[in-house]
Amino acid sequence: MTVDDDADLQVVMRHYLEAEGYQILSAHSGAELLSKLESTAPDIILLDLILPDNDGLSLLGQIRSKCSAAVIVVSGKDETADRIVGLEMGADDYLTKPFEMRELSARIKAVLRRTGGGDAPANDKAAAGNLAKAPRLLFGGWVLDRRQYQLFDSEGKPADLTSGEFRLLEALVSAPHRVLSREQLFELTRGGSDFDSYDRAIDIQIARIRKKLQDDPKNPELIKTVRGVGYMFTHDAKASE
Amino acid sequence: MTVDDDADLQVVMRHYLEAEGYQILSAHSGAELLSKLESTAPDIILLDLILPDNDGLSLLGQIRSKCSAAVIVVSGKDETADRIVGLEMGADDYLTKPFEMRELSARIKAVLRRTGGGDAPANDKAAAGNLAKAPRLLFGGWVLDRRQYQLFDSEGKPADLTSGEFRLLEALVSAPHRVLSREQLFELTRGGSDFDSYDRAIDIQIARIRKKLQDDPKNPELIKTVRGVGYMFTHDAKASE
DNA sequence: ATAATTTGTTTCGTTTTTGTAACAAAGCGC
DNA sequence: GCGCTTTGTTACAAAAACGAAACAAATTAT
Repeated sequence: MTVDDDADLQVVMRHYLEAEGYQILSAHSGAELLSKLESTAPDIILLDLILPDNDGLSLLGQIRSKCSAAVIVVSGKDETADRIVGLEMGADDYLTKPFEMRELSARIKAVLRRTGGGDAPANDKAAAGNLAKAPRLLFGGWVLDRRQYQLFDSEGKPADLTSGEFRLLEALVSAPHRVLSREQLFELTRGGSDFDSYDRAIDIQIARIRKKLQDDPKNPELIKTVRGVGYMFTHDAKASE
Repeated sequence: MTVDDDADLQVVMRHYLEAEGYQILSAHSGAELLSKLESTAPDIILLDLILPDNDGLSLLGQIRSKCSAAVIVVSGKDETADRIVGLEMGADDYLTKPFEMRELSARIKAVLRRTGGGDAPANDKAAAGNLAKAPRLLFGGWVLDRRQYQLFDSEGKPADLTSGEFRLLEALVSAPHRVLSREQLFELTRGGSDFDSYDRAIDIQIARIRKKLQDDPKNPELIKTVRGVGYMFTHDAKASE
């Protein structure tokens, strides 16, 4: 996917890369790019940092939260500082205009070689990214609302979670189908490193959450105990506004 | 590993990168580099194309045949043609002297990010590296899911492995076609060093896993006993998301 | 300062996992 | 084929882990 407001360059790049066998999608603005990322998962993105509607670097961050495509920044600015910041922000390579098509091609190949391009990332990863940030998470008839720091049932009635309980449930729901150890849960919800492996505090909080959600530990619909390891949220969760 | 005949640059790079936490090996010629690759497996090689005894580009080919370390070419020549050829010959990135250490650092990080740097030495180990980290391992109709800490059959039904059984099977599947002694398996799954060579615990766990997977020790499809040594996972395994 | 709420600790019971011991079966060497 | 060693199986015991409840301590609200 090429993202550049210079239409001539886009045409040239498209022709050259298509002749090499690549399948090209184009976008002319950051908004168009982000919109296309909702429905497609490119292996690699060629990104111009100077776009009409977006600061390219913050766009880089947004791309990163939506997909794990490799990113080659294509820029008219040849300052070392820009190159460094771009790479530090997550770009996989940096190419300065004007450049030869053959160099672009070689860099694309080098990057894809290393990412095993074609492993279009993951709905999984993208989904996880969304879950980590969305204002609301929906699951099994419940709405976990980060803004209100509370969980609501299907009729909007609050489950009356304490802040500690909310944080613990949030951590689990944000990583559905993934076992989290008690230590991980401790650090996710409280930070610091005072976890003692004989500590039962997480277990107690889990029990309290289960009681409020009417989830039976023996036939769990939401929170499953993985004996000797920790707990896992078993239900699918959806991000929502 | 840094490969450069410029001793001053090597010292500067070493200090800078060591301060960032990297472990550095140095070589001052192609021959020295190739010799060191016989006994060590770096994650990344910083290679000057102008060496006293070797045409850097053909050296690149030799490196490629010996290990799968990422390679950043560091060169005093700033001609596009050289950059292109270097990348086409297999380099992962190309940096022109003089450069800022911060840019070098950013590029190293970008390359390692892509390669998952850390244990990518020999071809064999590269494959093992993938198996060691992938969220899912596929074999013989089974899916071993590290996130869920469980094994599932082709219909998605869990094999109900205990966490101990899961860890033991994970250790075996991560190193297919390799015999692991009981002591190795003990250490891989439990850590510590309380292994007693008369201990039968691993044998019992293997038996329990076999039973759940319906693998007959006399005609094993998955786990083979190597008498007097240990056990080996006999089936190919594939990494998956 | 007092009351209410939240969180942690402790104890006990239950369940699950793992280990032990004994015997059987398989493999290997002579 | 025999004897010895190693591994597999099974039943039971021991250990570990987790859920529930009660009480205590800490924190927050009035």
